[in-house]
Formats: sequence, C-alpha cells, structure tokens
Amino acid sequence: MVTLKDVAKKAGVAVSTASYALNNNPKISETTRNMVLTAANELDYRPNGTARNLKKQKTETIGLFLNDLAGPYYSEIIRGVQKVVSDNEYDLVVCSASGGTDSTAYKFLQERRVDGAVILAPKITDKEIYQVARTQLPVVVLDRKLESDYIKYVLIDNVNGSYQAVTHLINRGYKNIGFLSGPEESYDNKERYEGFSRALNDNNFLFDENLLFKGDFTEEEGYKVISKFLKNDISIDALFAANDEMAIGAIQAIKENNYQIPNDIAVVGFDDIRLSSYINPPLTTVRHPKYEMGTFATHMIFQILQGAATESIVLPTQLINRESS
Amino acid sequence: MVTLKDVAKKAGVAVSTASYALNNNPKISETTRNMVLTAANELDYRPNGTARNLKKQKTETIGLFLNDLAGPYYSEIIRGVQKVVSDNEYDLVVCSASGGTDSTAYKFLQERRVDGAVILAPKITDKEIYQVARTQLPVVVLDRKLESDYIKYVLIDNVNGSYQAVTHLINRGYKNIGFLSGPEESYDNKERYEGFSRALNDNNFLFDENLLFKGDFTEEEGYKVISKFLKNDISIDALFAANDEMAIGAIQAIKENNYQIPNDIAVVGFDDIRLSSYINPPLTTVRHPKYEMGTFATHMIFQILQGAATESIVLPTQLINRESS
DNA sequence: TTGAAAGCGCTAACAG
DNA sequence: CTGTTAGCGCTTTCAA
Repeated sequence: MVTLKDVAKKAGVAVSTASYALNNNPKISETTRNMVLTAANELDYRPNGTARNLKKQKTETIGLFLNDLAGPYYSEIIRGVQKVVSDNEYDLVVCSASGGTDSTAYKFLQERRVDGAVILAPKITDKEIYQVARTQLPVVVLDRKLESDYIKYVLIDNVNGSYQAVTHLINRGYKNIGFLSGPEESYDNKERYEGFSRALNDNNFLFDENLLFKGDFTEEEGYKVISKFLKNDISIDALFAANDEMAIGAIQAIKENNYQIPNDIAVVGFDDIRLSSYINPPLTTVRHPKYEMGTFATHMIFQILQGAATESIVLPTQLINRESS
Repeated sequence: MVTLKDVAKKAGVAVSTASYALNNNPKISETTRNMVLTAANELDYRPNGTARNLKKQKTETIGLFLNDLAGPYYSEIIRGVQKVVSDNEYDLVVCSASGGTDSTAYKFLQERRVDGAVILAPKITDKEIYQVARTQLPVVVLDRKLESDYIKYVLIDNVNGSYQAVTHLINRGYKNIGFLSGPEESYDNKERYEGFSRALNDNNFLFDENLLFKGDFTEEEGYKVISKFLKNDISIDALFAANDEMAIGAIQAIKENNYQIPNDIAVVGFDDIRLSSYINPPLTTVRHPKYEMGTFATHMIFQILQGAATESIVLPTQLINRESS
C-alpha cells in the first residue's frame, strides 16, 4: 500500500508538506505542489480514509439505517436524504438494522463510523438511540416519537391521515368497516388505529372487535388474513388497511372470492406506494410526503451538527381518491 | 469521548490489558476481565471503529455501489448481497455512485473504506475499477464484462433472454416488431439489442430502422417515445422493450391511444420487476435471477478475499408469459 | 498474566 | 513556504 510517506519521499519533501499539497493548502508553493502531485500520480497514491477519519475525528458521512434495505417503500425517503447529504458535501451510507444487536446498524452507530444518523428501523431500540445520542451523535428518527438534545423526529400525521380515510368511507355510506392492522408494536400502526377509532367514535359507530384483522404490513399476510375471513363471513363492506402492501394483498383476496371492489367491499390503504396506482382497481390511500421526510430529517442532522436549534416536526397527509372506494 | 485509555485507568490496568479483556482474549484472568468490563460499563465505553480499522488494516465491511439507491429494481440483488455478507459476519454498506468522480462510491473505493465491492453502477468507469482492483481490493461487477485477478463479473444471459422473447413474438405471428431501447452506452441494452437482432435475422425478418425507439430505461421516456410514435403511425404490431419500466410506460401510451394489448400491439419487457405482474394487462417479460446475482457476487468477493479461485459467471434467464403478448 | 511501547496513515500545531 | 513532531484510539509484539 502506498502511503503519504512514500509520496513525500519520492517528491523529496516532508510528509506534512505532501499532506498540505494534496489538500490544496495555499501555503504550499506551486512548484512544490506540482512535485507532490506528480509523485502521487506516479505512485498511484490513494489517501487512506480511515486514517484521515481517525485524525479528524469525523467521517463526513451520514448513515441512514433501515430495517430492510430492500423495502421499496423507502425509495423516496432515500432520495430525499441523499439530496441533502450531497448538498452538504457529505457522504451517505445506507445500512441494515436486520440482525438485532450485532447488526451493521448497531456497529456503525456505536463505533462512530458516521457523523449523524437518520433512523427508520423499529428494530433499533429506544434505549440504544438514547445511548448513542448521549455521545453527541445527532439522530433523527422517522419511526417513533423520541426527543432530546441530540434526537429529533420527523413524523407524519398518521392519526389525522387515517381519520380522514375512515371519515371518507363513512361519508360514502359504508357501515361495517374492518381494520387490517400492522404489527402491534409499530408506532405507525398504533397511530393509524387511533385515527380509525376516533373517526368511528365521532360518527357514533361502534367497532366490532371481530373486524380487527391482524397483519404485519406485508402483502402476503394481508392476503392470507382476508382470504381466511372471507371464507366464512362477509360482514364487512369496507376495509381500511394500515398500509398499502396489506391493502393490495387484501384486494387480491377479495377479487379471488368474487366480490366487487368497491361495490361489495371498498378498500383504502395508507402510504401511497407506487404500486397502488397501477393495481386494479387503483387504490384509494393516504399519501404522505416521503421525499420531504428525507430532506427535513437530513437538514436537521446538519443543523444539530452545526449547533443550531431545530424542532421536531409532523408532516401532513393527504387522501388520494381512487377507484377502490 | 471515552477511550480505552479511560477504561484502563478506571480499572487500574494497562491499555493493552483492557484491550485484551474487552476482546475476550483468554490470557486475561477472570478477575481482571471483570474489572475492565465493569469500568467499561460504568463509563459507557464505545470502541472506536475507525481506530480499530486503521490498526487492523481492514474494515470487515463490503460495499454495494449503485447508481441510484432508490431504484426498486435492485431490491432482490440487495437482499442477496445482504444475506451472504451477514453469513460471513461482515457488514454491508450501500453507497450511491451518483455525482460522478466525487461521489461517495469513488471515495469509499479509493480510500479503502470497504474490504470488497459489488458494483452495479454504470457511472463508475472501467478505468476506475481497474485502478481500484490494482490495490488488491476484490471487485465483482454486475453491469459489464470486466475481468482480472481481483475483478470478476456476474452477468445474466441478456442476448439469449431477448432472443427468446423476440422468437416468442415471432412464433405468435407478430410481424412488425419494434425495439424500445435503453441508453446506447448501457451494456445490458447493447446485449438485449443483440439478442433482438439475432432473433429477427434467424427468422429472416429485416429490421426497419424506424422501429428503433430510443429510451433511457425510465417509464416516463417509454411513455413519451411511444406516445409520440402512435400519434402519426401504427406500423407495429409488437414492441420489445429493453426493460420493464419502459414497457410499462409504453403500455400506458398504447392504452391511451385506444389500441388493444395484445391484439393490436403486443408488448414484452425485460427484468420481471414486481410491478409487471400487477399492471393491466400483466406484462410478458424476461425474468432473471436477481437474488442469486447478489449471492453469487458476494460469495465471489469472499473467495477472492480468502485467496481462493473464482470464476465469473453468466446466469440464465427465463421467459415469463403473461397477457401482454 | 500483565504492562510498555511501537505504529497503522494521516493532520495540524509549531518552529524554523 | 517547509519540516519536525505529537497524537487520533486502537491492537499486538515483546519483555517482564
């Protein structure tokens, strides 16, 4: 491995001079700089990032931590984060939090391999986040309501979003509205259920516990749960799913049982993922500003990094009316 | 920041002892180890990954470099890479290559912030890859045919895949088959065009240059190009798109012009992305083993890392018959 | 079984 | 403008 020392030797200067020259420090003369540059070129010198990071005590990279790297849901958020990170001339690495305590996410957070973290990974515990933040690492969470000096959140108005969705169903005359739930621990799921309940309450509907379907945010589970239900029973005329993936699974199940959407059963989802507008029938759903979640969150990281004040925020949602309801 | 030195001082031992203790080195006595562990706990000590990496001259992380982090196309590949990386108890970071020479990708590669690289990012030049490989960093490319001691490739049989797709169209009686092309520089696109041409040739069709439509692998462009074409002309009865995204855009355009798919115009794509089976009509396309691309590529990285022999490979494709043809 | 010390590759005072 | 040098936090050889 060719190091700065080698370059310096070849150029006949001190390492410090070589370092300055390569970093375009103005105190190095044009001639010296050229000598160094030439030497570096000839040796095909590559600075060692690890060494630089250690010395400078920063990495100039922001980490984005996701439960599952492959989730299509994240696309827009990633795009938003990416944008702001590059605007600040930092680097972005995306890491997975799958694998629990010895996941890449934990390592990168604990070992300070990033200067800031955007977290959308329920697998990372609140405790861990608090601990990391105590080492003065700026963190913005997108999947829970957590706050401290170094922790801010960017959330969407889940409650209001589902409140609107359910109110919409009620206004259209649907009477027996089921709730297709995500994992019970999920913050988003809880909030969406909350909005659902409130809408029912405010309209003097009472909720039949039998119409609470337990899913896990996946299409498969949505399909399975609703298929099973429709085998015996068809006491619902509408279904509100806590996310689009499950809604899509449910639609599949409903169609296979030869019910019409939305005539027999209406379906509304949450998230407005790309697929939702392509399926048949196109899915009514609650849209939220994913890209902006990414940009806001990352902005906040840099604010904290610069010691400026920042406020956590909750972003609005919007009901997108399509043909499934 | 609390360092190993602090822990050692608190525990009343030397740094080396503290280091051994924390790394479970058996030559440290139970009692000493406990003292160190307690001290570390009380101080909430976090080892510094950067320092360790520098010392050990390795990072135990593999980098996956993509043109665009947000592309839904990559999901399965990422999953495959992830799997093998964790099986080897390494970490995975995904980086973007957008932004050219000063992208995160370039930095991470050049500065050895990863121990190996899986590349699916046409924006990274061949030259760069060769240079990086000369520093003995194992690289596996998924988007071009490059090879050397430290470079291997995992590709799919693009030529054969599109040959089959086009032959299928011909067998079904379609006569005027258009080609909706991706960017001309794209390796995949070139190969897919090659397969297209061969299939025409082998069936004694001659290709009308007017039926070559230039897209860029995006849905929007596929939509635009085909919309424009259909305004004046309808001299095609089938369209082979170099990827599914463009095929989906084309389908949109065809439907908007009130042509029937596949009766008036058949459409075949390439990739078998998730959306393809959901759209209307479901898209006939060429499937390739994305997950396996990821696992094979990553396996190869570890092979090289261990000094074992590896061979580049080309994976087979499969025609998926749906209702668009 | 433990400790002292060298050094990974780099940056940045400081001195000249 | 350039060189000397300390040291970032850690691992590991060598000596005790």
